[in-house]
Amino acid sequence: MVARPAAEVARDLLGWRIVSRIDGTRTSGRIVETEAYVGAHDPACHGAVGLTRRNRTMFGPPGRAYVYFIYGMHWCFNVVTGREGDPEAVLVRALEPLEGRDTMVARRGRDRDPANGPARLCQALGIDGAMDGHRIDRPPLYLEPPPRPVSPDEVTVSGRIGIRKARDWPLRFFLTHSPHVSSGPHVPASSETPWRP
DNA sequence: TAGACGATGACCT
DNA sequence: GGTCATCGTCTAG
Repeated sequence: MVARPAAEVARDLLGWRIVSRIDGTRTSGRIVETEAYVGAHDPACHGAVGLTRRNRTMFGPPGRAYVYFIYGMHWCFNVVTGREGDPEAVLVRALEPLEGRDTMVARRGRDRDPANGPARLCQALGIDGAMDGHRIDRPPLYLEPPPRPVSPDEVTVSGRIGIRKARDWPLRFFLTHSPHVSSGPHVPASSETPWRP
C-alpha cells in the first residue's frame, strides 16, 4: 500500500469490505464510518506523544493494522496510512454486517446491530491485539474494494467522537443514510482545516 | 513503582 | 443524560 494522507484514506475507505477469517470463521462487513488521525501534529493522535511501545505500529509502514487496547476492556482497529516514521492512521468505527452475521452476534453476545462502534466491530470480527501489525492485504484479515466507489454526496463529514483534543476537526466520515453508523454524539466540524499545512 | 488516564460500551434513570 | 466497569500504558518521582 502506498502512503497517503489519513484524511483522504478515511474518506475513500467508506464502502470497502473488511473480511476476517480469524478463528477459521469468515465474517465480513462494509465500512460505513471512519475517523482520521493525521500525524504527530494532531493532538488527538496516539503518535503525537512520539514513538512508544504501544503505538510503534503507527510509526511503521502503511497498509498495516494498528490494534490497541483501550479503557481496560476494548480493542480498536486502525489502518496505518502514513510513511514509516509518520504516524497517520484511520480508525474504523462502524460496519454494516455482510457475511457471518450469526457469528458476529454470537461473539458479541447481544445486539441486532453487532458492529456499530469501534470496539463492537473488533469483537464481532474477532480482532484483538494479535492482529496488531498485520498486513491488511492478506488473510486472516484483509480489505476488499467496493463494487462501485462511494460518491461524495453519500458522505457526511463531522468532528470526531470520544476525544477531548481537536474534537471539532472535520475528520470523521460516515455514509449519510446508513443505519449502521455508531451512535456517538454529533460533533459539528469546524470550518477550519487545521490539519493542512 | 504508584497513580492517572483513556479514539468505549453497558446499564440505569 | 449520567455513571461506572476495568486494565494496559505512560509518566513522574
